[in-house]
Amino acid sequence: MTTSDGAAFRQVLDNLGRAIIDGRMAAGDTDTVDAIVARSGASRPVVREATRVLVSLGMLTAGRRVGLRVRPRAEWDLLDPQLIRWRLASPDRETQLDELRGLRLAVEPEAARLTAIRGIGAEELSGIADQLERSTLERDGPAFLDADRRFHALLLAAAGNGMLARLRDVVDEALRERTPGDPAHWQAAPGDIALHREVATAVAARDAERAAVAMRRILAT
Amino acid sequence: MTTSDGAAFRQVLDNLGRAIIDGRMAAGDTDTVDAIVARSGASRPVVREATRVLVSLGMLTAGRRVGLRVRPRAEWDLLDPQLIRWRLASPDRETQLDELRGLRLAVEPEAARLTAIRGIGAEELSGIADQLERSTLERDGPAFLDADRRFHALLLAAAGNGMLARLRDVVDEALRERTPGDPAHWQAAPGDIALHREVATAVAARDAERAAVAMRRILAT
DNA sequence: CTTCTTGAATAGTATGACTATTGGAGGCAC
DNA sequence: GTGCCTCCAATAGTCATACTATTCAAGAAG
Repeated sequence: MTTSDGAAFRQVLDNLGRAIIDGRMAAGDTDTVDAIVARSGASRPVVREATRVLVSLGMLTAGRRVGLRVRPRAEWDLLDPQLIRWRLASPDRETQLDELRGLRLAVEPEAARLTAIRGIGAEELSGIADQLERSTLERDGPAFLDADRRFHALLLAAAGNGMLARLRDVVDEALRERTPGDPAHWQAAPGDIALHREVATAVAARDAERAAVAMRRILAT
Repeated sequence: MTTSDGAAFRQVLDNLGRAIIDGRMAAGDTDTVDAIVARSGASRPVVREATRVLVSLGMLTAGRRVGLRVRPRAEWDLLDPQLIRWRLASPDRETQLDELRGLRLAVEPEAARLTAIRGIGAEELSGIADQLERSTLERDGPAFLDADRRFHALLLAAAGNGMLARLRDVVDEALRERTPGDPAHWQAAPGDIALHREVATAVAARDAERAAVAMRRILAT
């Protein structure tokens, strides 16, 4: 296992990242490499590497004589999966989930439109819709969620836009958060499945508008 | 000036990033820290810090005994502004611009919709539309482009979604690429300005659908 | 042919020293 | 008093070196 490799680095990075995200280090606060070394017990190279990453994520600036300064939230790279994970494990959790929903509502209908225009992946989408139906009949929660994830991931990938495809990993962070076993879920499932099928058939028919509308309805649920 | 601070680190990071982006180091290729140290002339800590950042950007994996391995493109953090800049300076440039257009087409109409629902920023949007008109009358290209950037940035910020707001910096990379002075531009400007006004008034009227449609038409140009 | 052992390659970690930059304090001129 | 200049000290940046831990792969053993 890789449990203990790069552990020092990861832990320092994680601690700093979390401290900034949840406001224990607020925007404008300063700190120094040496202070972090002393606090964390890690060596200087490790701390420096961690701060470099945080600088690259827009969370810190580093200046001689000034030390490390926390940047305002507006400048953080909120689309980085690592940051999303930190936010999901912070008091910001609900906000992060809301924002992910908003982002999906913006991006996925358009991805469905593009995929329909390209007419790509219709068969796979239809196959995944079958799996959605099967897992519903069998009341197999994990299988349902997994199929759902693959459906949306495939759609984003098939749009032929690398940046949209990248959002797959971003929204995946949200989808991974869902837990199976909600009884109310199975009642809503039939309509949900029908909408997924609608997307698949619209893509097969290259009907961009229909695909986008159906996808929007899926996400509006 | 900060011209020469962190120069060693930045240069190593830039060289490696560019080499990966433009395929001189292809997916699956391996390299070692020591080799990079030898090639670049920089010290080990500097090279290590750069590789840490590239790992965090999803472009590299680091393993003992294996060294550094370039990850496939699908796993790169294509939404990171730094990566976008690298792509814009690579043979991938046109693809990157296309993808940015696609992303805007997905995100900005939805941002307009959300902003309209919240009814926020209508006055500022209207003011920027005025500036668009004024700069058109005066044939002031840079002023026009700047106002246009501020219009779209404000709209993304006003949607109240941090992740959407973050996309402002992402699309800004594209908007910065435009050059003023295209004569054909001024002929299209009146319609463009009218659409911007339409967005502003729709936001003021809290008419989400109208705002989204107008924004979509702006981007479809 | 398969499985285990062993070794070498390589990233990870640590330490210490030196350099360069820069913000601020204190002094100096006006 | 005010504003400018000088100098100093704090701090990140850079470098060299050594040691540790991990892991792949070759070779040995069965």
